Amino acid sequence: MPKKEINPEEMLPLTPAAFHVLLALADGELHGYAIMQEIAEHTEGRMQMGPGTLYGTIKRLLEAGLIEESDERPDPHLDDARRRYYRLSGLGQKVVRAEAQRYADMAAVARGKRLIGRPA
Amino acid sequence: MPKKEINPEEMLPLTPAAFHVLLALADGELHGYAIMQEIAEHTEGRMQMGPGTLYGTIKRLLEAGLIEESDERPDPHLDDARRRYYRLSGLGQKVVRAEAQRYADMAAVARGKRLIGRPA
DNA sequence: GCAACTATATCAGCAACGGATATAGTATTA
DNA sequence: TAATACTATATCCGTTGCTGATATAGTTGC
Repeated sequence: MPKKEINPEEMLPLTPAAFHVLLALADGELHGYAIMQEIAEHTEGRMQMGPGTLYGTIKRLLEAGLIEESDERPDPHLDDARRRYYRLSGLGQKVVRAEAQRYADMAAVARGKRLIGRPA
Repeated sequence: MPKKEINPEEMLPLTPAAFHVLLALADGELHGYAIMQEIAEHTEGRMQMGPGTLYGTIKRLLEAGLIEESDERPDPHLDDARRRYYRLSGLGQKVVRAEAQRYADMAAVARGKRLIGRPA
């Protein structure tokens, strides 16, 4: 049979925490702590994710097959050995795209109802 | 003192269920069952909210002061007496705007990461 | 009169968030 | 080199909230 036939749309909506983690991993693999920082950055400090939420969310995303742990290490002598790196799986890619589109669609509905203005 | 000083942004993020309900009420008051239908409509059937989620969410939104029950009835002899109508409170207006903006901001971040295309 | 739909309400089980706590390695700087 | 702040991961538990099932009953259409 050709690939697994999981429909990404059936996994939506994601929890905000899960979406932020996947979004943080969209440009490449990161370790847990860096994910926290990336989230604080792309939300301009408005979302501060604590370790409880972060590592719980990572665990659930691994179980759901949306992310994978990576074995590759960038320059071992430059890197902190405690770090564990994660990347999006193929399914994770599709799901984060679908969820991002859902966000855009909801924003469009809100625009139709004159709650917010045109995007920059 | 001048008004209550609750910062709407501190109430974010809303749960998807709560956001959908507030969004449904954005163009005017509706009763519970009509909220369900409006949600199914503005998500093109992708989100089907059952009664458990709906009435639980309404209860929490009332307690949080984001919506209010309305006493006004449109034409009593045309209306179903069982219906209970709800509308956004002043705070609810601000919160739904802020959350809609957060959705738009997240969509913009996703666009920056090339996950989705330009809005229609 | 019957069926399908409208309408609200509650309950129990489960998933997830969030804060606290723990542990310890790494980097900075005095 | 000692102290301090930061980096990094992990787990626990209380609270919240979603979800599906169940209940009840009025309304509409055939």
